[in-house]
Amino acid sequence: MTPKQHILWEFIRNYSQKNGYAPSFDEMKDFMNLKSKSSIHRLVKELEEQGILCRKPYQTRGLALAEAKEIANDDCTYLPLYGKIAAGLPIEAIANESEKIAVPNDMIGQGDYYALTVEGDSMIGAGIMNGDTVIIKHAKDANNGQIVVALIDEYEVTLKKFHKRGHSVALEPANPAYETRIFTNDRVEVQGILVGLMRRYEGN
Amino acid sequence: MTPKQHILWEFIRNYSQKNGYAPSFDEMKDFMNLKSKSSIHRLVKELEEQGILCRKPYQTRGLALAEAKEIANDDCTYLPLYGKIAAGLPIEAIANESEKIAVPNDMIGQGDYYALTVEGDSMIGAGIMNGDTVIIKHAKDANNGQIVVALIDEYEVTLKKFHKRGHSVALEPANPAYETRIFTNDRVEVQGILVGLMRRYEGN
DNA sequence: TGACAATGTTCGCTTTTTGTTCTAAAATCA
DNA sequence: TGATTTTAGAACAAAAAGCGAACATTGTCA
Repeated sequence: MTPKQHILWEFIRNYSQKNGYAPSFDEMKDFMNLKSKSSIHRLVKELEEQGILCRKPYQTRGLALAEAKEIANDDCTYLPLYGKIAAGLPIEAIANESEKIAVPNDMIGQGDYYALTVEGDSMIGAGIMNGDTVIIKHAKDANNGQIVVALIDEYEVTLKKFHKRGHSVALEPANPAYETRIFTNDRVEVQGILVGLMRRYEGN
Repeated sequence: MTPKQHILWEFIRNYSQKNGYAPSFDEMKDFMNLKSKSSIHRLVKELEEQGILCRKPYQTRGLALAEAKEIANDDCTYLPLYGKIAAGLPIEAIANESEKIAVPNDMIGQGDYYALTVEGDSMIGAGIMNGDTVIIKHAKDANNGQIVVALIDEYEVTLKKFHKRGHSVALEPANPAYETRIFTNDRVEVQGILVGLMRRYEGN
């Protein structure tokens, strides 16, 4: 670390400690008695390359000291909780990425996963209840008998048991009160396969 | 966190501390000297995305600080997996501590927890299937309606819905094929309360 | 039930602030 | 002096913030 880098690093540390957020480039420029922030940019880049700072591009005050680098707990992963299934809209449409849920790693493997909250009782016979959180693996196809997230007519999303029969697809609920629905291939798009389920009982 | 976000965050913190409830959007707007609350909405959303705030949609003053969240570095906890329930022996007897299972922290709270593998279909009506992993909180008593791990006559362990009626205890399965069994108080010992459930679907 | 008030949500648009990138000028040093 | 490093300045890109209006949701009260 060069002297200038050190001075800037100390300033960032103190400023962040004091204010709860990092200084802007202009503030750093003023502190260093410069008239242009291009040098700040270079200094920050150098500190970042040394692993002393972390930052996010184009994010204002997106600087962070790297000393508090959290050791990622490898035991579980945060998956995006996209919303409620059976809400009537494609998964992607309701995704907001804001909500995350911790899932033990031994519940998932390789691939792309997400989580949904189950709404309704159409799969109650398979032990999937209203309010349960299901872990879904992104997939475009499924094997017969697997429970899938299916998009019907590019509009309705549902969680059902999947059966492909020639040119048609059967989506079978696990509740006698609901009927199996059969569609032609082109009307049904598999959006994922059920790989796990989590449930919380309230009242501790 | 940007300066504005920080100011708003401090305001929410102080206001909540003082009043016991969060400020409304209009109050936040006035505090920030704004003429529209849409900016507040965006600020709140940004704070929420950073995990600094929690909120419930469309709930008035449904804001809550999430500062306790930052401390909880561990995303999940390892609980002992004691074995299969309905194995016919008290939990403690089959405990070997050798097997552990990762459980997301938001599934458990304060207290002493363990996990069991469900065997049998006596609770299938409650969405608890053969092979499921249930998360149990150690407890010696339970409220009516809760699902408990119960030790009967110091010999048989079972997972059933709990009902206390005077000097007797009813253990009610969730499967019409099984009968509710009623015991005197002294024959039944509650060993824990069901707080969570996890299930894996094979074949990825 | 329906009108109302209070509150929360969303959208398009503008302005301000901040970050990025470049070239040329200035400073530094061998 | 000539080569290298640092700085200035400007142009540009992107994010943050602001405004106003319409709309949605909830609870209350008649």
